[in-house]
Amino acid sequence: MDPKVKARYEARARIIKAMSHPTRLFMVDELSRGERCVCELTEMVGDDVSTISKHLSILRSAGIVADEKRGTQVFYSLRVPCVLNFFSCVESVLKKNATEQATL
Amino acid sequence: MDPKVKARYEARARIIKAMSHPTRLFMVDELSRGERCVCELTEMVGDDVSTISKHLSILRSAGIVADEKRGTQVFYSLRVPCVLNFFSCVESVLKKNATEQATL
DNA sequence: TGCCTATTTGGCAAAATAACCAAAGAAGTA
DNA sequence: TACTTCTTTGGTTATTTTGCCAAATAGGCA
Repeated sequence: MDPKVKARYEARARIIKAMSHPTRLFMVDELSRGERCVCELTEMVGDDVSTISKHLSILRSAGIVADEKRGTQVFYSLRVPCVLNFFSCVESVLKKNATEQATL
Repeated sequence: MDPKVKARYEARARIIKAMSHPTRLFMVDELSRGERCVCELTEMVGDDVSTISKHLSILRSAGIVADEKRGTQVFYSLRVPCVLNFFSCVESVLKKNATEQATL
């Protein structure tokens, strides 16, 4: 594959990869309902704060979420709402897979 | 996170993860223009056939592509075209990131 | 059957991820 | 300044992912 083309797909894959973890997917979903601080997300997910912080850092690096510090808290928000469109497609894949499974 | 909810996000993440590799992303894009056999995709990507085959197997397991054997060749096709919607969103993220970068 | 082409599978080593703990930073308050 | 809370960073280990080679499998044809 041409290096230029390859770089293009690598850049794209990086964005999608940022979404490809259950916890990060959950957080994106949650942020679709409004900004949340790290402590809130940590509470909801139930993992160590450092783990949550690293996941958020991955989403931020990809440009999917934005962070804003207010006092001692950091609030994250969805920077690119279109990623929510992923969900409906993913659901349809899961549904189709389930249907296929049922007809075997 | 509740186990049931967690399982839900894991299932979703599995689908997205299947898309989160440059080669697989390229192949999905290529398949949007019609079915392709493994040999064609291998030729386009330039990796070892076994590597391509494994990538395709990941996409198939996720339910994103379908395979059909005809003679000695195996043709892959897009089973769920909605994944193509990912591209436009990803492009907008990249564009937004680039814009942000420029204004620093 | 034997041979050729196309594809998948097994196995391995390197690289990337993930999750935790501990420690460091940053901001507010006494 | 000292203390507390919230968050990020560093470091470690376990797990997963990648990509190649070699070998196995499958189909078509002489």
